[in-house]
Amino acid sequence: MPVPLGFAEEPGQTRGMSRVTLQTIADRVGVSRMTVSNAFSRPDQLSAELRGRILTAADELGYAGPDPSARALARGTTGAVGVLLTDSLRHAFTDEVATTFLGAIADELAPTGLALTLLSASEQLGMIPARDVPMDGAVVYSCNTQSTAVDWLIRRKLPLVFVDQVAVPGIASINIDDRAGARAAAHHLVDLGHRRIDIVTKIRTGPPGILADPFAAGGGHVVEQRMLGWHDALEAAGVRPRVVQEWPSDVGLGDEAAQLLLDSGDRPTAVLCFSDVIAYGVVQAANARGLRVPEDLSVVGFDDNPLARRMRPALTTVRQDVAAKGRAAAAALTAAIGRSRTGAGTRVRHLLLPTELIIRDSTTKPCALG
Amino acid sequence: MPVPLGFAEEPGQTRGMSRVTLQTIADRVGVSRMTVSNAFSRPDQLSAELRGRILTAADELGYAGPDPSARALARGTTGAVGVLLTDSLRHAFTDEVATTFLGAIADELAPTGLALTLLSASEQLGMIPARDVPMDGAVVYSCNTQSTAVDWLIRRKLPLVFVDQVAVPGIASINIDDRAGARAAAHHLVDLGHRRIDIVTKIRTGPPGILADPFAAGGGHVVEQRMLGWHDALEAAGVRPRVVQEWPSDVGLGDEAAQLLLDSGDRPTAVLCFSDVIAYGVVQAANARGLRVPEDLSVVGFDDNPLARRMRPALTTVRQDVAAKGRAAAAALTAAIGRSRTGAGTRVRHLLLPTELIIRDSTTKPCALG
DNA sequence: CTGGGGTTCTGTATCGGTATAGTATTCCCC
DNA sequence: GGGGAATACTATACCGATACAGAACCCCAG
Repeated sequence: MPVPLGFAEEPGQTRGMSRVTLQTIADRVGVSRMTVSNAFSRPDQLSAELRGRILTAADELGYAGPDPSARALARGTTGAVGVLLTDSLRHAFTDEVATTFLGAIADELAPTGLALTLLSASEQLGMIPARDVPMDGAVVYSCNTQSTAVDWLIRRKLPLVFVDQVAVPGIASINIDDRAGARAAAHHLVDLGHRRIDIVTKIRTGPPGILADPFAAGGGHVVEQRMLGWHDALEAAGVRPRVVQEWPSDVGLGDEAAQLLLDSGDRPTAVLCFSDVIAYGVVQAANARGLRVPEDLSVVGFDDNPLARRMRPALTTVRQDVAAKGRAAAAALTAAIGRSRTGAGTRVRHLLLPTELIIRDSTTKPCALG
Repeated sequence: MPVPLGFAEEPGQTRGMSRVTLQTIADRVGVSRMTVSNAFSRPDQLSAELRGRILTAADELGYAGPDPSARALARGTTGAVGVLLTDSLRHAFTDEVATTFLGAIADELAPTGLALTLLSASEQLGMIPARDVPMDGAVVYSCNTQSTAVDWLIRRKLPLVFVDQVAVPGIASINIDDRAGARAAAHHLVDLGHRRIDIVTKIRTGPPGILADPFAAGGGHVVEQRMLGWHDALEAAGVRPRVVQEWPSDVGLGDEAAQLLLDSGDRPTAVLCFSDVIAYGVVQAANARGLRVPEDLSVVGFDDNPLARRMRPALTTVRQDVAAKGRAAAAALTAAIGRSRTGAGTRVRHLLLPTELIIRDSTTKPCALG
């Protein structure tokens, strides 16, 4: 039944300017407050006739149903789950990998009726969403572990799922095989004959530029794993890559990074990139310098972002099933929530999804061997 | 200060298996519960020394800060705002217009520290997010007005902003000039000399196919306004379009719609589309039939989706500034929330953002006149 | 010595529900 | 006709905080 708009009455003016609550209705109908509560939340607990009268009275009074906050306090559930994102929420909507992931979560969550709350890990005005927003559980997505936001979630003892995060006992986690994927990518270049191979990774600390210690922690679990994977294959081939760090940006590669990478004397014949977005930037920068990809420079991405297929040349990359990751995360979260409600139950799982090298048109033999 | 992970203690086992609350800390430190509350929420209300002791004790007890649900009930604010979306939340992440809009909202909301809750208008398991999820206000985005979800929001007397919705007194609204935009699009085709022009609109009711009464309500405000705009220009030119309704889908045009539109005897020379996504489908369907765009068929979209620029031929379309719409919506929402907190204040605003015809390569003179 | 004005902390009354145990009443069946 | 179980509703006790009006204390001017 469509609810009447009710602009006739001034807001909150119904009798003595106090709000309509269960008690208001109870008084009106002449029953206890509890019975009114049941009329809304447990229809089987009272006669249909009385329930009808109560609902009618509630309607007349402009009651909008049990107050969600009060109900949340009394019941201990809110009907919403969070997704904690590293920095700006904007990223959640602009990055195609993120949208795929979140879309899959949304899909998987749809039948549960849970709402999805996007939480920024950054603090504003003394408000820390991870600490202050009511929710029944959360997915931690690609957050620097150093973020205190994650710690707040843990302290709250919320059911959690870590995604792209180092696995922690007691907390479900979903990861992809970053290391194997990176290894395959590097191996591919080595197999093609490349020996001058550089790496462009996501920025971790300090300005864009060459990284003194590629293995220093701080870039997050994914950065570290991919770094390990690349080195696995490169070291075996005796290749010592330079590692340049750069912001992923959809306009291209930063000047500093591009110069360091492409304008130096010993320009690489191939570049391994942390993401397809970064790879896109590298290709742009190369083209801007008159270098052809892949003839003059082979480029490998990571993720198999839709962008990788759209690019010209189509990007060789490491595919991860982001949608599957999202679905798994949502499933793990609902499982964790169920677990926390019913006491113990199934054990928490740590999932590792496979990765796969997709060879397209951005890689070929190095020039000298052509 | 980074919070210690605290896996050492079993969850909830700290003393008698009861949860740590303000009272627990108060007892431990030997102060009143209120003072502990102040230590967290109003630091200026107690001495720094005592506050330090309280915070330390809280830390030792593994307290995660005031319970958000309880605080929400007592304070009347939750720290999250909702966005009500028509059907599947998935749409929020797959449609580029939606992601642009939501990204802009997220950006504008960032400095306020509010979290963003995505709400599906559909009901699942007796849970209606619009009615049951705690929030401080909401943006209603492209929802069928017939949706009861909107009515729940209204009943809750939440601060609201309607986007792409018929304006209602007392509720802020953000719209674009759909009618003028559609009129310009149709005018463009008429100017080029087209007289056989059809329309493909979003589905409203019933199966895909030709719409008996294009002006019947039910497709939502935007559909109606654009329909009016197209007819403004077409009628003036004596053109009687057929109106085909179709699902926006990124794989192409549905078979039925495509057949009706392109395989009939009196095939149109131009098509006006409700969205760029639908226009994309029309172009695909035309190409599949060996028709060239724009030589054999001119196609006009709506929105200036990024897709429009990517398409070949680049799509002639009506541009709307989706990001501006998002920013305006967020600003209007925070204003509305402020208004509801401080009693009355500034008046609610009804914004109408301009639209602009962008002529690209998908439209030209009709063949016969070539 | 008195009293106004700050701090600092406390007591009490909500905030608006839900859970659980309990009381009538009715129904049913042997 | 009496015991046992439904059915329909109520009483009480939380859920975990915050608001607001004091109360105790200290400092300093008059």
